[in-house]
Amino acid sequence: MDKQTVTIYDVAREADVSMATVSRVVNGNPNVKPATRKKVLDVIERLDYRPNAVARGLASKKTTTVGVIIPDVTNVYFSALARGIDDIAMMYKYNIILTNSDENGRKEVQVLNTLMAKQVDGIVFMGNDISEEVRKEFERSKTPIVLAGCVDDQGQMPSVNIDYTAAVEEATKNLIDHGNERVAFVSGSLDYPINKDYRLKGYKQALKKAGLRYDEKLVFETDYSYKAGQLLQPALQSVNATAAVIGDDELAAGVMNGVTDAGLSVPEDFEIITSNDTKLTEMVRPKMSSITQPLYDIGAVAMRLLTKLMNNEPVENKTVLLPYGLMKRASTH
Amino acid sequence: MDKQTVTIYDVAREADVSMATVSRVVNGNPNVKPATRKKVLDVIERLDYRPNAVARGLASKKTTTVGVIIPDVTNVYFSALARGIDDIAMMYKYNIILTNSDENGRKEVQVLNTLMAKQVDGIVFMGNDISEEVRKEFERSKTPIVLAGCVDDQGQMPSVNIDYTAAVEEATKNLIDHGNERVAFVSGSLDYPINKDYRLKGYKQALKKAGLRYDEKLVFETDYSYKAGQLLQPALQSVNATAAVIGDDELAAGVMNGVTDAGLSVPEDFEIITSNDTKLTEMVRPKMSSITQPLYDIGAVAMRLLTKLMNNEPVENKTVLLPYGLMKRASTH
DNA sequence: AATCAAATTGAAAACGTTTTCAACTTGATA
DNA sequence: TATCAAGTTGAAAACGTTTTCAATTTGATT
Repeated sequence: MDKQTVTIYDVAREADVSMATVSRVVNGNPNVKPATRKKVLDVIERLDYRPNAVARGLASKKTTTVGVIIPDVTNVYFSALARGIDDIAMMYKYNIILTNSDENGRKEVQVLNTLMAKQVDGIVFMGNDISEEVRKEFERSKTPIVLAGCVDDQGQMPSVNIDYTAAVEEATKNLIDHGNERVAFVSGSLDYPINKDYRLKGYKQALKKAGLRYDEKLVFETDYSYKAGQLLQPALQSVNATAAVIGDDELAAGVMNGVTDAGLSVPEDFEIITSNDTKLTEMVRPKMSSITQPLYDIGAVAMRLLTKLMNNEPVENKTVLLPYGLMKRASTH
Repeated sequence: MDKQTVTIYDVAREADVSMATVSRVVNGNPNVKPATRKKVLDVIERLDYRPNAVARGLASKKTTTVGVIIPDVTNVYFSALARGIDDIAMMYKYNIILTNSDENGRKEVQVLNTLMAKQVDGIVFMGNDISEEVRKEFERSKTPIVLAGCVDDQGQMPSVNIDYTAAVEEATKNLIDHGNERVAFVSGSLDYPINKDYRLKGYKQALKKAGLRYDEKLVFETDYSYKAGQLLQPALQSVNATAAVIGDDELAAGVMNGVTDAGLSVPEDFEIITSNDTKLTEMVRPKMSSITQPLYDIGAVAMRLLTKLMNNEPVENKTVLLPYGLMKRASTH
């Protein structure tokens, strides 16, 4: 073999033991005499034997690999989640395959199938939505799957999130408490359940509790991009919005820069609370107040949940809600 | 098998052909009669046969997987590179395994070995430095390896970069042409050849050509972080620096916010040119001028170079320098 | 020394696919 | 019809490791 020329057969022959014994040594099986073990380890070192993980995966039916599906690796929200996943995976001796889905339903199915073909032991799925095709694949999968930062409105999948409804309700309430009566809700696609059924719900609840009428003109649907945010200032002004709860940090940076570039002041003329508390909230000026999501922890807990599922360990709670907070910075009073 | 219960044996039996024929059909081998092919495809669809990529990898000695080593997935410089790699990999029917190295030499070796064990067909390595241990692993590897956004000062490895020396020279010249005589060089670790041997060299050349004396007090070594940049303002002021070429966008955002938070104006009191032209340069205020690196293209070209090496295609040029530019924004005159 | 139980080891099958080369089939030509 | 070349197919080995269960060894006890 041109990639890996020393096989278990070579080691066995040199050490004058069987392949089974070499395998036991390599895998830490206790049923090996210390002297035999030492002899084998010496040969392994001398020949620089490197076990072939592909062969091991086929024989043992475990690849110790976890597939992670990420919509966009350049988005810091998702990449911070991925860091949490990666670190816990490593702790439990798994490697991750990080695959871009581009938030494209077709590609999501494709990526899922690729990961399944590669016999990953489990999958962590990040995304904004679960399409019917993706859900079908989930249902037929024997490989455990956990959602991270992704809601399942049908409540079927194990998942780790924060309580987006309560978080947005609190952020909206904060702005209302500051005296804002025209609070905008700036969102990604309202086709996504996370936006329509969870975050918008929190927004509406805060309005209701404050005795404010819900005005759909204050709801803005975007593609989550900085550019889209930047272009929103005229529309926000035309509905007399004096504050906004915004669903993504880059989008919020766009809104904020659109507002300040237009000569208005944040927070004096317009208050902003964003949602992900990525490092961007500290880099822009003024610094942005944000719902605090423990991104790393969401990833970490999702991965831990997945290790439990993979090992058939008891799991008390398949839907985990982690704590959130509200970090006040300079974009609010 | 509990993960994948339909095997090639099941298909062969149902279709009344041999396993070899099923394999030929699955892999598009032309030596199959159309009628036989149709019969097999019908059975494949009926049984929903999913080939096991692990078994295929073992038998064919090709996994169609490429390992990508990334220092920090939350760093947009690297994640944009990764996008380019991923898209070209997909185009050539490869999947990538994206692995974090944390820019830690020991972990880099570990990650390399893991990827080799998983029999990846090739590796793209991103990092700031090639340690001796990593270089040893490169040398013993039979798997092709390409550097992306990483320089090899020994010139042994195939690599895709820009001409960092010329880029920094031009950026420094630009600041000098604006009348700055005290131009600072704000860098990552000077242990890294990319900083010490390439970028600093360009800085020195620009000074020399302008007849300015090199003053090492104008050279600042950091850990590349936003925080480190923010804290630099007093030191920059104490050496009377009026401008800076900065090696990373987050670092530059830190420097710039440190300067403006201290009450100075950019670019009036202090000019800044950063290096990576990530989207952050557009989000901060003032927008930052930057060396433009085609990050996506560096990744894409590196991946293309790797596909050539993996397929033993002729490669004219193992050291590829892509074009750079200078994007003037509001942090310079 | 004989017996027994526990520990250790090895042979061979298994994992699911690909590849090789001989055997077979088909179609064209004389 | 016989021959030949090209196309198609199948049996079995290969890939490198793990697992299973029988065989062997070892140590303790009587």
